[in-house]
Amino acid sequence: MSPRASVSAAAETRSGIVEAAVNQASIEGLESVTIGRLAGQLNMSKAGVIGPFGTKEQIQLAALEEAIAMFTADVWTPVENLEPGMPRLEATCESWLTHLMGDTFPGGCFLTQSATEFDGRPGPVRDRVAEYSALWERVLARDVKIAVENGDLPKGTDPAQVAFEIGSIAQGVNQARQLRRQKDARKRGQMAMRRILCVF
Amino acid sequence: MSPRASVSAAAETRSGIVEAAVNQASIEGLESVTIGRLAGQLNMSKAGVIGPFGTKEQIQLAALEEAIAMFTADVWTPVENLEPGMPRLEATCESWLTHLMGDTFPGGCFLTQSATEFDGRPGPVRDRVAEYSALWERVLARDVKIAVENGDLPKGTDPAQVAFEIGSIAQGVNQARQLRRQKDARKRGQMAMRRILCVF
DNA sequence: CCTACCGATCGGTAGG
DNA sequence: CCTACCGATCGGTAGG
Repeated sequence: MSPRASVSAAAETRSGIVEAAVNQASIEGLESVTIGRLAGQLNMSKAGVIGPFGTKEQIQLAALEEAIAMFTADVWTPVENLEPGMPRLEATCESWLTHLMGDTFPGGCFLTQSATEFDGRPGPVRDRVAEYSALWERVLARDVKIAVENGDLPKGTDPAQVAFEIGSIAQGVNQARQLRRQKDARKRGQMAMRRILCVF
Repeated sequence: MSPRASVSAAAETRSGIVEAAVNQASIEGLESVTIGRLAGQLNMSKAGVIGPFGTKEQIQLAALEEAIAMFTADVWTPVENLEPGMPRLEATCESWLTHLMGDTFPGGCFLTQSATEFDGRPGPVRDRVAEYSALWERVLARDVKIAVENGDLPKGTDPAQVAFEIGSIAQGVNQARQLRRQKDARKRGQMAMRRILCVF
């Protein structure tokens, strides 16, 4: 094999491990990902699984980054070129609800899961989850601010407050769907988000 | 020792184990509770820890029941004799926020933690979490219904929708406090709940 | 409630 | 990427 082929083969191996880790973590949590089970699932040795990463924590971090990329692709990418402000904000809520009701992650919202799992476990995984949570809230707040400036939301509206409320509703939708298996989870979320955005 | 004394001693042993399990689970999750760590923490043998319960799952269920009792004592008991409808509903929101900002559970809301941890793990723990989540939402919805009947909330308001929104905000407050360490978590939640309850 | 023990699995390493 | 292995820990049991 040429060096080029072996580099790309290594990248494929790595991404296969990450994909399997994302799926395991989505259902049982990032802490429940084990090297042995990944190896069994991928028909590899444990040494082959841990090799490209070094430690289990690095596998967790790689899975988290992949999950963030998948969330971004589902929720943000489809709307990023829409008109900033209320139009893009409403579209973001819709794509977020679609993401939450879809099957990107078999076990439900990866970030919500990781947030509760790691909020009491100091370390780089926790830090990264908190960072992305803050980043995503800023993305929402930015469009809220523009919507206020355009007069689409009442003067004096606090963008961070609205972003907080929308994010909370997303967590509620996730719980309604994943824990309670409520068929009206999307509608509940949609009504709540519309009320927050004064769309009636 | 008389039989009576030994019965009460057994009950004390059991409740000590449950208390330690609640604390471990609050920080790291119910799945991360291990018999060996409980034994070490309580200066007991593993056999002594598992004995009163039989299996780890029974310890998890006992810890969950205790956590539910603690939640109820914090949030519901102080308000249950208030006037049904809007007065009790507002007081419930306040006691809930106080609970979320307090130190009853060192790792944050036990129910939210257990919900994300077990929503993808079939079994009695998951079932009990879902049951209590549904029960608590009905408790909220009951006062919403009365508030609507009394004219304290707009005609046509869907009690289940309002209960869903309040519960979602509670999840948001928990994440803001536990993951993001936001100092304004309580105020964010309070503003959101007041808006949901049309209190302005 | 204890000691002593079971097989299984954990994260990870040595050496190739 | 593999085999073979390390010490630690897992849930749980036998026997007292």
